[in-house]
Amino acid sequence: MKVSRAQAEENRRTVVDAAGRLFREHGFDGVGLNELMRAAGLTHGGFYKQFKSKQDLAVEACDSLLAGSAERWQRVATQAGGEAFPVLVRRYLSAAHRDRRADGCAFAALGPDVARQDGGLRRSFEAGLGAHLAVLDETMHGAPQPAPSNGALAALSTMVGALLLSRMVEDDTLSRRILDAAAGALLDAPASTASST
Amino acid sequence: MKVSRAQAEENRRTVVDAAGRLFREHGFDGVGLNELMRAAGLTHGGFYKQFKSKQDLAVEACDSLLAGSAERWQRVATQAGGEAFPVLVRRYLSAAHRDRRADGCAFAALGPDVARQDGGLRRSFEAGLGAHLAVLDETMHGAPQPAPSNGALAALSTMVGALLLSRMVEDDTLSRRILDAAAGALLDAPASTASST
DNA sequence: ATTATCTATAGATCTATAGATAATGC
DNA sequence: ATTATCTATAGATCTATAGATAATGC
Repeated sequence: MKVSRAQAEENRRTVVDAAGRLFREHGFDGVGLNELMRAAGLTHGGFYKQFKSKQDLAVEACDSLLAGSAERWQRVATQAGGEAFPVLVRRYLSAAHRDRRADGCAFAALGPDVARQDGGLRRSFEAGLGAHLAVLDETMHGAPQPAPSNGALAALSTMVGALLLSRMVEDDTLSRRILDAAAGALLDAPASTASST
Repeated sequence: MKVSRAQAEENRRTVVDAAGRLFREHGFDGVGLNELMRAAGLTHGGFYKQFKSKQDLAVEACDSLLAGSAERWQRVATQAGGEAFPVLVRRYLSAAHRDRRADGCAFAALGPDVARQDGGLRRSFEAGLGAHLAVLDETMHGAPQPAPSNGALAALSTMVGALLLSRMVEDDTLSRRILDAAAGALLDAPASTASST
């Protein structure tokens, strides 16, 4: 029944990763410890040897997933060079992202749930928000900014809101129109404050 | 124990209203039938004489609250005349709205939860979305539009996203900056497609 | 007589804990 | 000997139902 320390560490990471996906897909209250542990091939009894509480796992899972997401943004931005901003925006506002909820943006998937929580989880999301804004700002201004710019704050708001609304409706045509309209507003028109340089 | 038919009807409406507020504040899974009925001064046993299921109540509550919200938008817009769009935007992107979650925008409070549901609830939100977009479009174009314009879709995305993010973070300064940046993007810069007239 | 609401409870599920088990690691 | 995981379960909570109760409405 016991496994090696390395295997135990890997099991733990598997649980954290599965939690990040399952929480985004079903919400924090939509997944039980049973399902969480089974997703890692374990039983629920061992949970508290690895985590202090379900809440604790949620914080660790969101820390991990938000850091990974920001890194992925950075990598995409670096590869896209001067076209980084439109590339990031179109990737985010795509039907593929809309339909891949378990792997997608945690702000759009869990934002309201997080707003109801207190303490650790909100701090985790606040840090994650800062990291994503930093990438966005660098793509908009060509250089790192000391603090999130108005342009980046507004752009991310548009992106998150459009993704949320596009997932909310059943009509696929309307859903795609929401994504395209948001992309158009961000890319076809000059951004309000991004033109400062 | 029994009450008059008029009283019963009023009790039912009280439950529906309380549900609209409690669901927005705590999420669909964050409120039980017990709390829901107690909020109307009743006990949970009588619930199923009035509603087919909790899900059924959720649909009725959201239908009611979204219709009320769209009506309020329309009233504000009519009173504000030519300044309707900036008035609606500033009202929506205010710290007061951010802090009054139980009475505030259902898209920002329940959007992701709704995206996980199926059937009635999503149709309810889709209809509510249409009603809000219609008001927004009339303020942006000066006349009713046959279908939601790109400008209205993008503007509402920005508003909902900014409200969601502003509620997610703990830092009040950052929270207000998000709201202000979104308002600035919508009001200081020419909207991408609203300049068609 | 009808029925809106109440008390009581069934059955499921969820978080957390206790103690057993068996493989690792010294 | 230590410990990662397992089986089993306690205690709370949640949706839904059953049957009793007492006031309305004919």
